[in-house]
Amino acid sequence: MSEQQNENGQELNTSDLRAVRLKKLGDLRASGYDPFKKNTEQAETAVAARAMLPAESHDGPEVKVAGRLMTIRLMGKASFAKIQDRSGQIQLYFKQQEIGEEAYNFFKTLDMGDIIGVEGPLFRTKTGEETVRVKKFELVTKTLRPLPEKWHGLADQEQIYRQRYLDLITSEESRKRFQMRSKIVSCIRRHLDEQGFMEVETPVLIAEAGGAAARPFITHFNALDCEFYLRIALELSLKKLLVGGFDRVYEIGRTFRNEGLDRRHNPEFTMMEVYQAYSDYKGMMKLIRGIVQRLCDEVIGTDKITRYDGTVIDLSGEWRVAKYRDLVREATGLPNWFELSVKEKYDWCVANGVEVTPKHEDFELTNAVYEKRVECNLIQPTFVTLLPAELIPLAKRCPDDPTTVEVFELCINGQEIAPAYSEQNDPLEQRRALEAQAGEEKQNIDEDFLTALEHGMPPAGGMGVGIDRLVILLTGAASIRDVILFPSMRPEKK
RNA sequence: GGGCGGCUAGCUCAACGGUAGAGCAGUGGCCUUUUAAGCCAUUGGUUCAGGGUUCGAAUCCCUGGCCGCCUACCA
Repeated sequence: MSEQQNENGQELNTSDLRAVRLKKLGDLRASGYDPFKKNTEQAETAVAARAMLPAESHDGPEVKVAGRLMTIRLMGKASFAKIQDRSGQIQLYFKQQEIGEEAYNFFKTLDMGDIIGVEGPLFRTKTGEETVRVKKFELVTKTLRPLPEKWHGLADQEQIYRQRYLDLITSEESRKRFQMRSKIVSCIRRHLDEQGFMEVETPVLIAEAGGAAARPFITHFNALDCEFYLRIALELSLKKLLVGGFDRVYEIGRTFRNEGLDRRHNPEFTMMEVYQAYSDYKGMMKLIRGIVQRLCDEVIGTDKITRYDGTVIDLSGEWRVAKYRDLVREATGLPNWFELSVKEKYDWCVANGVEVTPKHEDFELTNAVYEKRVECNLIQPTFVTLLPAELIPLAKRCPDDPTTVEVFELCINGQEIAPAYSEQNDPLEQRRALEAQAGEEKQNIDEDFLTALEHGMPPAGGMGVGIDRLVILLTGAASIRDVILFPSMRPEKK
């Protein structure tokens, strides 16, 4: 018999998995059992319960566990099953003789994915696995849709992102990666809090999107009837707090840039910015190395990270410090790079496949070489220092070479992980730099920020850390989409 | 934005111009320590959508949609 009758007397198509489950749900309710009203006790997690059975013992104490049914192996009058909770999985043994015929028949109607609670004593099977000998169980949530195929799991990238919950249920690797992300962020908070930093929250919706060069998302503020922007950086607000006397502040928050999306970029991403008064970019070097190495120690368990492609990144010890200009000279093989004319630099770029346009200014040509030939090759941790002043208007100039600024960009894994500056606190110099950068684009200068600087901002080191990229690095993930639970996607069309 | 690839059963995938299939899941049986349990039987399809070529299209062509990879801008 392949067809049954449902409660309306209509034929039930047994290949319509949802219809079959709806029928089971209807039958349950008809018998007075509402599986969505039930709750159950989870006295211990699956993994904790397994640990309660001593290594050499055959029998152990009673446990109460709850979770989602992940495998069912029915063998006549006895069955094995596994449930999964936030900690992992534990095996269950259902035996008709022990729970009675009625309960056993009920167990046989359960579907993969159903959420149940069970209790009973632990024992060890003949293959050595910790198992609950179920004495009582209850269905607490009936599922109407099936899980993805149990062996291959979800393979469709789109479904992994759109229905992340299915990915989390079926992929331990994915589950672990997001648990890791959470631990990374809380460890960073702990580290900064212990050093007297104060976590703050500054506006996401702002009238001027400053602090970085990027296209913002635009929105409309109805009550004020004007255009607002989603922030592209945290910098300006946080520096105002330095002026206000909170001289060790940080924020971990979402930032939005209306740009493309690829393996390294999601339009909304999590940025941490830290500002420490009476410090400078060298202080930030110590701070970031301390954070990363503590993460290795407390969260990752190793300071040798194996990337998705097998490359090993060594985060231990002191990190290489290299001057921007030396790296460019090295990458071009031209010790006299900076003595070349604009035309000669341009020609070299064209000849060597670095994409540039004739509009590029001198420093932009050099920076194109840096971005295409240097940054992506810095796999091992490297502080790149002394960048050209034109690139970074918000940093202080180096006293012994005013064409450069007191900054570093920490590059690891071929990506910029954290830029840091000795923050510019001369309001007059700051205005000049911002106006120079704005140039003909007539970008709005943030006057509020300049006013704040005129009230006096203490000398400070500041740093931005791309949390997503840091998580990519530490978890060895291949893409930013693998460390963001719900990455930006085009809406599905109906 | 540009280039390449993908879209077939609930899931993972075959079939590449000639009757749309397998494994898992489901359904009905057998099975009291299994490990992707096993065995027997069985259900399940607008082959992404729309046009076209053809006696005949999942397959070839065109248009569109979505996704992935590479590439460009930003971190």
